[in-house]
Amino acid sequence: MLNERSFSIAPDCADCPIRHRAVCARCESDELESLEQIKYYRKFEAGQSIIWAGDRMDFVGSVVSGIATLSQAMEDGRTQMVGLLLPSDFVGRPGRNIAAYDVVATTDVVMCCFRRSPFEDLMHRTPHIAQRLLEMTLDELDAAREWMLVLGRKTAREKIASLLSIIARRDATLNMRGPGTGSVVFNLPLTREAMADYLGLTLETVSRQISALRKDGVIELEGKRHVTVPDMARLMEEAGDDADGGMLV
Amino acid sequence: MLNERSFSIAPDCADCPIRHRAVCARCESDELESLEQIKYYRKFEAGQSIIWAGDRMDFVGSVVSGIATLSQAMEDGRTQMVGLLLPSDFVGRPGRNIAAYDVVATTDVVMCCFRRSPFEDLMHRTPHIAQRLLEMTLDELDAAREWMLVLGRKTAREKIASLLSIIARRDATLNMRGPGTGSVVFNLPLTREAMADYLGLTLETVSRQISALRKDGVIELEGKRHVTVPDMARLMEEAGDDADGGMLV
DNA sequence: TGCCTTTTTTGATCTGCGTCAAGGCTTGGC
DNA sequence: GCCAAGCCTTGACGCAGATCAAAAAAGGCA
Repeated sequence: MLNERSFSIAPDCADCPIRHRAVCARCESDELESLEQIKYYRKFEAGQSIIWAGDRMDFVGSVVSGIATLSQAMEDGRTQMVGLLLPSDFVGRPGRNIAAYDVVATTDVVMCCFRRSPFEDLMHRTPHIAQRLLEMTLDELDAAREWMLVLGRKTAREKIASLLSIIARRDATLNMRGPGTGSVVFNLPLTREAMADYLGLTLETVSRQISALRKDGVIELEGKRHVTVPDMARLMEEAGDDADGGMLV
Repeated sequence: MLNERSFSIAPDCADCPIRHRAVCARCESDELESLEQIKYYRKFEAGQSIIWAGDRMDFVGSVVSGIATLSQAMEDGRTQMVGLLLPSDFVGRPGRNIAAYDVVATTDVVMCCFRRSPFEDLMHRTPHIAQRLLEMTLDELDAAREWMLVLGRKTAREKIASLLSIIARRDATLNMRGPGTGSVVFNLPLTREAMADYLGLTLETVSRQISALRKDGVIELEGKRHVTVPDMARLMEEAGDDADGGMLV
């Protein structure tokens, strides 16, 4: 889910695969070893479904590379995205063997998986894995609640600005640039339709508001997906966030 | 937060205060004893603020009686409620000492509190407390995500029906009646304005839609707050949920 | 009981966003 | 190079829900 705090790679941790830090930031080497023994990789192509809501879910894992979405659909086809899964984000939940949401790969995705039951055993033997998962889940909860404000109370323009500003910051963190308040460049990982599903809008409205933000100089576009934000502070203002970006302290 | 699974009182547990089950459903007696030693009570009157976003938060705890709301405000006054705290719900988070949301008592509220740092120590010594908190947090996350669908994709009428159906079911669980699908009676714990803040609507729209549901025989009102649902299945259909109520399996 | 405040309902009007429709741009296959 | 299939943009129009306004209920408390 979109949240800066849930994600951190220590710059000196090139040898420590992202999957391990995602599962447990404080793992000692023997615990990493235990994780190592039960892990396996799965690859998915862009557009492929990783899991359907209601399916039996016999693994948990984390995204190693690529982007996936977590979404919920109503019977009549209305869809709401409830989470965006970026590298290091955790998928699945210990103690629940039925998937609650559809997970779809937006780009090619590599996941590092653990079979659920050995993972749960390990979690029970290794207290701070549960503690680490608790931290991550609390971060997800904060992100979900922040998004409730976006969905419930913001205008279409503010919604777009909120999404862009979160992606920009998340992208900056992924690439280990400081978020800063100056100019930021990134690629939009989502189609207009996916953005609409995330924001509770239609794709036409998304398109119109992006055009409007471009016309007003808040963002610059090169092609459809390559975005330049000349002034992050301006974008965050458009999003209706306070100066610190609405992120929790 | 509105979620059935996060809440359970064993019928034979009259001597086991709700606060302990809320913190740890599987506590052994000596662990309960440890919790007992660091707990204290706080009372709040209806309308009183329990904590403001940004405040230092030096306790965690659970609601023993009464109802409180968790909400987020924008600078211009727009407000989005992100959670409804009913008895047994947990407030605060280990590892974070700044409150992220406003917590306000809607009715008179009694909370069972634990100072944060002793609680965290206990959590580190007692692995399954962290595991229990993880379960509860995952339930909250599911509830938040379910609410994202309501906020992003449902019509005003469906939103009202969703809220009523969740409150009805939650109320049935609290009073240890089976949720059933027949007739249900309960008191609305929220003002129209609070409902509006929860649903991302205005209070006028809330009022109008409640009137419409009454006119259509989906609900019956006695006074402003006493609600009878003659047919829960009908209400859930109005909410746009599938027959099982949209709750996760 | 009667006054005052708060909450709720209802009406009239406005507007942001959805819906429907058409056309442009990009990419890949042949 | 041409065609087809996805994406994306833009326009015209309608409607659900917001906004503005006012009155009716429901409490509280002397």
